[in-house]
Amino acid sequence: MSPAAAPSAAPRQRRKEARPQELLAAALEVFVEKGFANSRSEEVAARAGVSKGTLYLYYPSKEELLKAVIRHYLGDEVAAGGAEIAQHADDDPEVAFGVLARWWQRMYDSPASGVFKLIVTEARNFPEISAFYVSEVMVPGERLIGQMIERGIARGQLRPATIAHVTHSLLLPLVMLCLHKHALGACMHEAEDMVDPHRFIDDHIALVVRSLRIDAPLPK
Amino acid sequence: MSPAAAPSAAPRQRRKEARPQELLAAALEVFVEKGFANSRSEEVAARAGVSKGTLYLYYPSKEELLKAVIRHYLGDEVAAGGAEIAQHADDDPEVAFGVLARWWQRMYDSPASGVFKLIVTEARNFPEISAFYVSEVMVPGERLIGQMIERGIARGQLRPATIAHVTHSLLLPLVMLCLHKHALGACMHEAEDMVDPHRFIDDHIALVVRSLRIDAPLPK
Amino acid sequence: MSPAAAPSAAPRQRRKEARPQELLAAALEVFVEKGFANSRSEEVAARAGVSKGTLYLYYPSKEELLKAVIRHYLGDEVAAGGAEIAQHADDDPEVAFGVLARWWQRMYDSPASGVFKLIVTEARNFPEISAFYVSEVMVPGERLIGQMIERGIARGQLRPATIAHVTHSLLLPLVMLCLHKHALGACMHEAEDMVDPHRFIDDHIALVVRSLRIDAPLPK
Amino acid sequence: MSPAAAPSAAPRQRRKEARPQELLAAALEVFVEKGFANSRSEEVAARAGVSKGTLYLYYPSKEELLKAVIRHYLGDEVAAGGAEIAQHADDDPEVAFGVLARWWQRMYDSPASGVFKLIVTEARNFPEISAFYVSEVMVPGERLIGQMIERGIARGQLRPATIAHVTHSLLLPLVMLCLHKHALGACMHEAEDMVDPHRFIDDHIALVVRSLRIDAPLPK
DNA sequence: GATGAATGAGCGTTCATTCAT
DNA sequence: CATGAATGAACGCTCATTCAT
Repeated sequence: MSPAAAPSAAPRQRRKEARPQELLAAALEVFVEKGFANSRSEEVAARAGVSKGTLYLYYPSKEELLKAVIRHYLGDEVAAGGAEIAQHADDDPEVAFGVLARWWQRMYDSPASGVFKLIVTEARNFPEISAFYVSEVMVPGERLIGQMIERGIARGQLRPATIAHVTHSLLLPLVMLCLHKHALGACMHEAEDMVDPHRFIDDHIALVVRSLRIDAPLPK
Repeated sequence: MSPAAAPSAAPRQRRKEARPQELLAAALEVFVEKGFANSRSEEVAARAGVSKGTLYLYYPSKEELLKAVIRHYLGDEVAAGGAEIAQHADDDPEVAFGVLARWWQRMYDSPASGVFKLIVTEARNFPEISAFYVSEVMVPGERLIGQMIERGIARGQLRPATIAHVTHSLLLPLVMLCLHKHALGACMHEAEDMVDPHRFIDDHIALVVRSLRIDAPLPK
Repeated sequence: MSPAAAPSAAPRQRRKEARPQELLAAALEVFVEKGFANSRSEEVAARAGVSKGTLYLYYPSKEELLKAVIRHYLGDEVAAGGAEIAQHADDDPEVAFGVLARWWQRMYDSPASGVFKLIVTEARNFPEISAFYVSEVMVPGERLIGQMIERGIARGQLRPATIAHVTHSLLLPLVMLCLHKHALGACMHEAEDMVDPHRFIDDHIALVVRSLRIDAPLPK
Repeated sequence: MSPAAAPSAAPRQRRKEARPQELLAAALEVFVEKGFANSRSEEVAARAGVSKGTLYLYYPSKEELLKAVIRHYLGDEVAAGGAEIAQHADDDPEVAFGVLARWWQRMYDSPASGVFKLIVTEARNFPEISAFYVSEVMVPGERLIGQMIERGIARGQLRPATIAHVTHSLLLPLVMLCLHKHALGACMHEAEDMVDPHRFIDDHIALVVRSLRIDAPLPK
């Protein structure tokens, strides 16, 4: 029945409740695509299927909308994911890193991957956002990975190493992959990019783990 | 009178020749700091010590200025550096990767490191910039590293691996480090960031190489 | 409160529909007064009683506004008038030229008379405008007059003559009168200008007709 | 020897003396072509073969340059021509009007014909120019023609008529022809314009005279 | 609530004018 | 005298935000 957009199937009441989420999704999309300063709030509203005025009924300004987008996509989705990984932190590294890989693969596939671009772009313009990201996402995230590695070292499965460095070696490419998806990746021809993201995530984590494994190398 | 504020010390001609470079440096600074769309051309001019109008004597529009910034800092500086690395591509991996590390350390220290942020931020808005970066920087750069690794494999010094993946594992954190410097890094207190960039560059490259070394692991 | 300054008397919808016409009228006024290049779009808006931004809600640029002004005041008003004259083209020259005279008298009195100044001023800057004027106004207008004269000749009421020249002798002063109204006429004291426009229009047309009448010359 | 522009053949001294005239000629050209407000003083300078700065050595501002252009091309050239016509004012109308026709033909061919466009365009913006034109050109010019006609009437060669109207019928098309040359005429294809200017000038004056001739009309 | 017409501060760009060389 | 680099006021246009309907 509904011609194109399924949402019209939902009664008005449901739509009204879903509005904030729809607005956040539309805002994420536009902000990531064009950059925050270059995004017109009218386009955000249009993509959410409402008028400009309605946007301001839910968020008092473009800047507050940005903050809400970031809080939503980092606070809820990432935190939830972090908890999942934390559950497996005590498992065998093989298993724990597998969980980690699958989490990043889902993150890469999700529109939420765009928030990293927003963080990189807007961190200096909105200190509040930086502070939120650092304290709520970066520090806990790095601590989580750091603990996984420390535990592996403690168990004698991994060789000693500078935790912070290894953590960065592990995570930075995964973040960068998400950035790439929404930056150059979005304007390259399909065939130009030689790397399959999911396989790269697996391979990269394996590469880092391999370089850390105590029993790994076992020379010729 | 005051020695510092004596522009008359620099004769007109001398200033005129230096202007383009000064403007590019100022533009890089402002664009990286605020984002391109959020930068006022007057601020670029002011940081270069000239008036708004003067900027337009050298670059016909803000957009052309951006392209010139990117061409200059990627085309000239990076290309020159790439040549240096290429010279050592045939040396022992240990040496070659050492040259690579030192090149990235210089890049990180230089303001040119900011171009990576511009690329990530503006790629989708300026396809011309993406095309330039991909064909002039990304592809040659990845090919260079790829060849270094392939040569190591051919010599039996490195184990076989998916070149593109390893290349990304090696390079993405270095790029990300540059992004970080101009994004979150610029709004964190000194002590908050646990990682020394130069040491991380060395460690990270070593980590990747170690995971590739045939004889690498060498137990505790 | 004050009856004059009660814009709320006009409901939004009503205003919106009237806006384009109001803006065109204001634009004609300002463009004719100051010249297009010398007109500030803010002044056009102000004379229409709206703000700068509102102008751009209806016309995408100052140049498009100019084109719309010319299309409106020539396309609509002139074309309509042309049809009226055409109806009388077959009547006795006396009658037909009388209709013509009254049409030019109304044109002179109307603000639309200013478009001739715009055409003269802007023809070279906007070829599109020239083309429109030539094909939609000048050529049909001259043809109309030309046919009136040819018919008079065919009937033996007027002596043979170079149609194009006579047409110009007839029309150019009428156009020039409109130019004068908005040029020098607008900055001369009332009494300085000795000529009453309506009477001149009658007299001029009579003068041209008299020189054409077959029964007029009668050689010495 | 001189590749394109003959003036370089003239020694510097001569050029220096000729400068003001060259600047006025260049200014007339550009102002007539683009309109005063739309003309860049740099282009005027360039067409005169000098730099922007030099222009300001001779005329203190763009506005003063405009006034000088108008004073020069109306004051000198027109006044001189007026005197010539005045000499023949007492001759037979046939002769006097012949002199008038040849004067307008020369005016039409000369770049000076462009001043009429400047007058029409800028009269309202520069009252000083209007006043000059009215008192130095328009009034004397109309008086001259008026006297020619009055004399013809007094001699019984021309029938009585409203002098001011006849004068306008005679002159306005000639002025309009000059305007046309620099407005629509400049952007029409050769063949589009059916009228040969010189022949039209002759024909138009003849048409007006014919309608005035005492032996002409002789009603039924 | 929802709309979208209206506002006006803000910024990119131009160009008349100045002045060190 | 002549130059052309530099200036900065001015103006076209955009878009976040408001508010009458």
